Amino acid sequence: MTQELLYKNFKSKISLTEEEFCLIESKFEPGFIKKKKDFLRVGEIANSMVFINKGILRSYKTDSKGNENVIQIALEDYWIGDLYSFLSRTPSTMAIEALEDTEVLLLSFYNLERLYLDVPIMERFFRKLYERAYVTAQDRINSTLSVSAEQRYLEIIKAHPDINKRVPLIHIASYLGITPESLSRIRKNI
Amino acid sequence: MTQELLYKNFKSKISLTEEEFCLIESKFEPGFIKKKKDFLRVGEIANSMVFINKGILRSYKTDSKGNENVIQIALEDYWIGDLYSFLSRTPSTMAIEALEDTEVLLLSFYNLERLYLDVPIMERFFRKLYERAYVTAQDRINSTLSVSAEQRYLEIIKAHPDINKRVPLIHIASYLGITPESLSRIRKNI
DNA sequence: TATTGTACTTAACCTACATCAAGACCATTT
DNA sequence: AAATGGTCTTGATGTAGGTTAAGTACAATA
Repeated sequence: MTQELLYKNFKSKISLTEEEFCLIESKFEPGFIKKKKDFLRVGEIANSMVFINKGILRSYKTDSKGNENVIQIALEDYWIGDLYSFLSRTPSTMAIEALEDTEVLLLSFYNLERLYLDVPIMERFFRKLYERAYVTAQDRINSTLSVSAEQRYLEIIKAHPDINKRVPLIHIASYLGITPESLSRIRKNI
Repeated sequence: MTQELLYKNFKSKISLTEEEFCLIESKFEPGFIKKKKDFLRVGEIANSMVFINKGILRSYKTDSKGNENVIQIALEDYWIGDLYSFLSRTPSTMAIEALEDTEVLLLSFYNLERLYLDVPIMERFFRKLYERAYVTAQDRINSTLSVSAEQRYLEIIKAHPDINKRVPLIHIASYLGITPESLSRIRKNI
């Protein structure tokens, strides 16, 4: 077993033996994305689920006016991907880009389907992963609708005190649904 | 087999025999919520996943200023619940209320845990259900951040042309994250 | 029939954040 | 050292939607 962080990630949701994990681990491929490089471009089919070992990725969509909207900012120990494209095998509508040099572990659609058949507990793992992701997304919807941008910003820096050192303001602003100018003014007023 | 709609709902995500379904079905309990009555109140532990056979439920949170924020409006063939409370066995922070006389099928925490053990394919069903729910929630986040309230309203009435007859404007407005006054103005301008 | 309550609308004014435009700061390349 | 480019800030002005406060319309009950 060489992927400690991935092992820890699995163990946080399901119990499994080291042998089981070794089989799971063998289906992942390591990958590396250099800072500012795209991992996924709009129009490509998302072939893999991405687990981040080190670094930061952001997923974003570009709207009709050309504005980028950050969907997710994913750090170490997070999963990211264009899930809709991955599941439906259709061209992605979001792009994924590295904000730092990033080391990932990739689980392809084919390998995941095999794992679901060979290691039934994988169903449980992803069931729990998506349960949690769904709860988190609903929380974000709620706070987007009822909490001011300033409050939401304060919550982010509370949860990730080093975020300002690692993620440019423009992407944090976009994640919050405001302009970089507005976030800059919010910072000034704190 | 008596629950046709539930059967159809399962078949849309997994393949299963009528016998398997009968075992699943037996774990659900029918329920009825009269219009304007609460199914779940803040502070209660969400004991069940709710499948709607007929009627409409809305889930909502009340913020610090006393404003209600609609999280979800669920029609026939939808699932709803306070998933966080249900999973963590902690008091709910959202309430669920009937907008029409509503017939539901309830799956208790205990019965669901039993089903996960007795009918392994249930893991797959809920894995797929939450995958889809997560994609939908991400879509809603994206459109809340990048699309005007008017556009989002137009999308809702396109997807659910009868929504205005069944759901009071105040709740649609809240779902959109705007005031009833604003939605009224938007309607006038269409 | 009168009365109450619920749903919705309209209008005047207000605020959070957007837009546009300019400039400051700092790291990287030439 | 100068030039380039990315990142962030600041200011003036614009706008979508909020707030407050009246309404109107109509269904449900007395």
